[in-house]
Amino acid sequence: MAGIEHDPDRGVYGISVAAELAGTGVQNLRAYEARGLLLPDRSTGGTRRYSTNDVVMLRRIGDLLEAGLNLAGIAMVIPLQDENSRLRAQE
DNA sequence: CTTCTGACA
DNA sequence: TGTCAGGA
Repeated sequence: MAGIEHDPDRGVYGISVAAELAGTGVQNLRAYEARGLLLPDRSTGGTRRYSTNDVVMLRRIGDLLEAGLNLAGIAMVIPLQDENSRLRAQE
């Protein structure tokens, strides 16, 4: 398996390549950030740096969008899923 | 690359 | 409402 499965962060991408990996446009990635779905790191010049973890997040966002959720719903579901998996992995 | 604005399904 | 396109 090569790619993004897990492993916290391995690569950092610009918004264009991140959009390609997410299967959408760069404008949508900024819209997701504006809605608080993710918070990519910013380089010194102010450009977004998307970690592999962020790319995984983008894939999950696309999945939830296909499921019929809107961005507001996704903004609530993402933290809950994250917390749930964290609590489950805790024991 | 960034932001904002407008239009469309 | 989310996506896309153009302009500054």
